[in-house]
Amino acid sequence: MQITRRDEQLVEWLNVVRMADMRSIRWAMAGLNGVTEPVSLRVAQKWVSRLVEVGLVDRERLTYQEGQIVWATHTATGRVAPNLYRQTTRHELAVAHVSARYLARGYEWFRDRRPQSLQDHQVDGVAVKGNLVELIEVELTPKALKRYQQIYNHHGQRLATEGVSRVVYLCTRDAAKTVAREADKFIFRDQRHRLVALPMFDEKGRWVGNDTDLWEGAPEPVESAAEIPTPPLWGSEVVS
DNA sequence: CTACTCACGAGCCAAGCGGC
DNA sequence: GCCGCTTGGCTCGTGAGTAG
Repeated sequence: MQITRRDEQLVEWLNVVRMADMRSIRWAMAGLNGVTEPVSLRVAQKWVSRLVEVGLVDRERLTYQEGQIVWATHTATGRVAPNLYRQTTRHELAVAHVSARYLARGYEWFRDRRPQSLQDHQVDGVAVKGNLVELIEVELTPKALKRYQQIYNHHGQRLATEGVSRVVYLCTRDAAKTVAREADKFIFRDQRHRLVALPMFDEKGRWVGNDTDLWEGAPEPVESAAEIPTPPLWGSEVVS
């Protein structure tokens, strides 16, 4: 069996997001195929079992209802397998799903840089397309209210000084309300429209939102390689 | 040009599990 | 037991690449 460029890219992507469910795999494969609609579930399953055979990815079925979780193996990445039983797993799977949908829209996906200081805030992901840079946060449960001011101050700085186009919060319905309300308080008025909070997930972390809400508000990218920010601004792990 | 192989995607079906 | 959901086995068709 031969490993194609797309196989490698998908394994790299899995390394960045750490783990993904089958829905996310379908979207990520679409992105690497250069199309905007997800590949069929069957195709994604075939791909996973092919790479399981050669030892590049592994998978586990947590419950029969939710399908299998896939990750890149130690052989592929040199990193130990993720622990699927942590409380953050649901959040990480949701981030992977958002990442996959951004890939399908032609974005590149990066991990954010590590926090430099206590005031620093690491977002869940950075999506880049041309000169567009979006900071992505996935919020399935609202944070403690007092944390928003500090985090938003940091977003404001990055909007003003780092060429960030938008800060996008993808939330549950409840979390979206909180995120938006706190943003009204703490984000400068001239920046406020560049932070969007969209109710895209249900309580179980499943994507139930309408895509057009996410993409319609997005500004059009200017394709100019010279303007694309490069690591180490975002971090060293890159997937295109 | 033809025949062959291979990867890939689609559709169908059976089987397993949890929830009701 | 039935329903809804998932996985995986099977077959078929298509397109790219290659050997003769």
